Amino acid sequence: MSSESVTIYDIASEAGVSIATVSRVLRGEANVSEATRKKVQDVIDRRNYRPSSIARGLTSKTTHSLGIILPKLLNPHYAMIFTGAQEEARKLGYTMSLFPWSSLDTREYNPAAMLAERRLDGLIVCVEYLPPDHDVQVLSALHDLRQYMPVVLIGCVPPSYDFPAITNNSAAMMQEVVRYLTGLGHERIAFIGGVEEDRDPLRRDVGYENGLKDARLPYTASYRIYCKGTTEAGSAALNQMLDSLKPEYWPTAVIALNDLVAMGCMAAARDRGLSIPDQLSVIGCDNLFCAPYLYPPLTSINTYQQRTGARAVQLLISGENKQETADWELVERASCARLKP
Amino acid sequence: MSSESVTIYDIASEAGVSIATVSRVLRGEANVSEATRKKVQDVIDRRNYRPSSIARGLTSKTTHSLGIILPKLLNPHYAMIFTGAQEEARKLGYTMSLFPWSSLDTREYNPAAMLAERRLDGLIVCVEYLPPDHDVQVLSALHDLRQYMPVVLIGCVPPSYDFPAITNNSAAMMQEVVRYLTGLGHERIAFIGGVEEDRDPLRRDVGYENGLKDARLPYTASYRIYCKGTTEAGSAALNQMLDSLKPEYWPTAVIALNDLVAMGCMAAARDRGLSIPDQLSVIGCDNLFCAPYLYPPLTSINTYQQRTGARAVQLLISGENKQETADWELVERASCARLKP
DNA sequence: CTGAAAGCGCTTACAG
DNA sequence: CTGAAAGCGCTTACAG
Repeated sequence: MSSESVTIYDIASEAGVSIATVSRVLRGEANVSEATRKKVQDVIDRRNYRPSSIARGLTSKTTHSLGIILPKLLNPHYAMIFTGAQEEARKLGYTMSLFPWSSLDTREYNPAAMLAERRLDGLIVCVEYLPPDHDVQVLSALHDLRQYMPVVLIGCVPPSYDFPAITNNSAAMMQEVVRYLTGLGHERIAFIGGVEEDRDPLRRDVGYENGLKDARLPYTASYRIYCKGTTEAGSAALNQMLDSLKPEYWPTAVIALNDLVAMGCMAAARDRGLSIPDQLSVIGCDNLFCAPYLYPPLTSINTYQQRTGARAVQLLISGENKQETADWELVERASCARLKP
Repeated sequence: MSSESVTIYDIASEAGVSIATVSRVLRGEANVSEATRKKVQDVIDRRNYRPSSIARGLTSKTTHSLGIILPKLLNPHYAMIFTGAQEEARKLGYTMSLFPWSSLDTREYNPAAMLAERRLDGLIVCVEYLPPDHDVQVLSALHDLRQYMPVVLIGCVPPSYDFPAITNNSAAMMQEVVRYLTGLGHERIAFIGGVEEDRDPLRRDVGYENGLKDARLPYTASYRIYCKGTTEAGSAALNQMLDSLKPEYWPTAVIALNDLVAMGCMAAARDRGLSIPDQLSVIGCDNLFCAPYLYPPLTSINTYQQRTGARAVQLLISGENKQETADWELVERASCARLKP
């Protein structure tokens, strides 16, 4: 157990040198004679001595540790981002700590204080759309944090945010998805999930409406339901939509905010005896590991999350203040089909 | 950006007091007059000052940060453990950092040095079965680490390990699963996944064989395939097994190491036109979020991962040196059915 | 109630 | 090549 740790003084006295010399062999500096280096290294090995990164950090003003804030790790989407970031950080000699979203939540406890105190070398924040009041508080917490460490954002970041970021151009993505479905002959296309709020130009709602316009289809409010990004919410939302419409007006295709919502929609449809994709096409987003194993395999959008995470780390380390757009690709599987006449 | 940070000296001089006094109001000590407290707090607020946890850690010998090592976060099983641990840590005033399994891998780079240097207040390690040579190295790395911080293990920990731990009694779990399947009339029961190695009494293989014995069924080597815990490995393993046997000897039920392997088996079965559960029952383990949404919904075992993660944090903080057993529960869904005569 | 001073375990010029 | 000393930003007795 962590008894009184051995310090650089112990090593120095045991080796009969000064602590400066121990420090030098520790950091592999050249200007140490081979004889003393060996003498010191032997003591280090024998005592299994590890210098305290705490003390080192005090002097060197750098901790070699990065942080990342995710809304929720239980959605594998975020686990992918984290994994990509962590692997890149490791390559560059940094460790990566994960903090819960509540670290930014000014509504409870003190906002980003704990984070600021940690003096990380940088922080990545995955942002989601939030209700406007909460959004304002988060933005302010981010600005405070920035006084202490560089911050890079990932996600649906409006260009107006003055942060380096990896942005999803959700509008373009969405427009393409609608084009894909209209190309399959669908005209009653629903969109389920997300937050109903003020509209920045990257938002999916904008892309959804533009996609409909491209195909000269009407925007039907009944086909747009907002809900949380969970399977349960997806099920409930689709049920609610179908209950509220005569069957001849039911959508023939539904776009889900993410794969979780899509899974919920598929389950709800199956429970009602609707066959997918024959009677209802479903498309998700995030291309979770389980998408190919659902029934039918779920068409989704690969957003290259691991690459995004890695890129965010690079931006953090390099200090470039730029906003990049993440790549994405529609992955066709069996859950979407041409509309039967 | 992290310009020259404001320090306790800045606050002290600006407020016209000593740094000791600033320190006192920072930590909310009682023996400060209301007047000076307010004076100091005003300066703190105005400068948005956050004391450095690095400097604080040097003095107080505690960092209030815990670590956890997971084999891979992309399996939601581990995301659940992490989430449970993180939430509990937060409640107790600690942060939780995630380190990759490679931190313990003596075969690359220096073993646990980076971890030891961090002077965490404690470390949780999720262990899996490993090839014996690797296992020995990991165990030695854990012992070295222990010199610097308390360690708690989660997973398949043999009682011979002298570590506090939350243990899975996999043997008992497995025996029960076999009982469940024989109760449904199955006699040709396959077990797919895991590492073929020396056998400690908690291992699933032991439970598998005991379960067969209980039902007076023969152990059939052809029904036991070892493979990694991934969907791809699960598919390949089942295909390999079926290819090697005449159809009349095919298993009627397969136990998968975890839900990922089970998903792979289900996909392989479907690709061969085998219907689940009519021609093949499948049971997984871990009860991943997607299990109810597969087709058919996957019978699995809930191992209460979040609770396990939280409990590990409690053991770490309390310093109790005990090994507890994690709860588990078989969750029946549609992927297992009574054998048709 | 408040301050001067020592100390936490390192690194980094500065001498020699 | 090596050591004495100052300093990193805090906390904690110890005086007063």
